[in-house]
Amino acid sequence: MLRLSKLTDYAVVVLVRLDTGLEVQTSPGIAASIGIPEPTVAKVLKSLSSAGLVTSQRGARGGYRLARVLEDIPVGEVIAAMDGPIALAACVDGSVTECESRSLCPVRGRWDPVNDAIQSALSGISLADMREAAIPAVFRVPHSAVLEPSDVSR
Amino acid sequence: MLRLSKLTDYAVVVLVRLDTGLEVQTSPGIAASIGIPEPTVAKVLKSLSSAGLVTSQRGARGGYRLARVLEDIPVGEVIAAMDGPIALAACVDGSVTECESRSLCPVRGRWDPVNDAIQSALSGISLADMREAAIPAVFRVPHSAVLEPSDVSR
DNA sequence: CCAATCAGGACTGCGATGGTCCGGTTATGA
DNA sequence: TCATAACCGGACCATCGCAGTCCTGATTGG
Repeated sequence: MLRLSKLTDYAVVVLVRLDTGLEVQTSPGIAASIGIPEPTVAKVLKSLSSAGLVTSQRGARGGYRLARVLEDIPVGEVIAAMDGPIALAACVDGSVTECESRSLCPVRGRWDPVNDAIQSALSGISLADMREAAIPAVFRVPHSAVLEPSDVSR
Repeated sequence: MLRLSKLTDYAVVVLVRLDTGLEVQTSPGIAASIGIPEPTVAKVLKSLSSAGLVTSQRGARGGYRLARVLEDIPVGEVIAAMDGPIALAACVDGSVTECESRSLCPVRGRWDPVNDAIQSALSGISLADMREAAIPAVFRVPHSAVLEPSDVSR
């Protein structure tokens, strides 16, 4: 079903969450505000950082900040940052070389047009678009709130 | 990396292979001609059959036949037949109900525009398009050939 | 100097996937 | 009528990647 990794899903949440007026936000703080365990959020942020989607500030009072505004971040780039380059492929087994029996693998290159189509589709949707698509406004809180032990209404 | 299941890849190969003038082709025959183990090919064909992409004829001299011409089979349909409905999703964990803490999951519905975009991208590419994209003509043999124990040139 | 924070790994458990096999059913043809 | 060829629909198991956690540095501010 074209599974999307959970981490990628988190990444979108984190990035949208980072889109506030605040200067920097710490990994634990973000984790608390969106209700995802801190180590996991940290992992996501590290990936996003090395992909250049967020900038980091080390040391005390450090944290993360969006490298660009959400409008300029296509969702494809987030997926690429988390799941590696976007490519529907099967031949990509273990060997970096090529399919063991290349002559028997008449698939090589066959998925290219499909990949291109998906690539361009994903380039046309920004995180800002995804932010709008969220359901209620429960999420668009400025900073605190959320993270109630009691289940919020519905 | 948006992994595509290997079975889906095989499915495309099998379907393209099925596009000959022959009436029906048997599962063992197809397996031999494309160099994929027979049980696996059988599995693929079963899925394709129940998805309505191929029709089957039981009994001796039975086999499989394309339900439509390749031009009328969008690749998205093949993926759906093998991997289930196309949907980038993460919330789809175990529970069929909904995310355990729906209030804390501000992602629900967020990926919808992305899914739609991918869906339409995949609808626009037919298997006939993918057949053209294959590399050499090694594959476009009429029936026999291929399946040499010795490695074919390169 | 100490505390807070990011960086970059290693490590582990679970689940999905790839692949195989088996008993049953249907149809052909001798 | 019977043997055979083929599909049907499961169950079954090993492997691999992913989610999630943790630990040890490096860096910065107070």
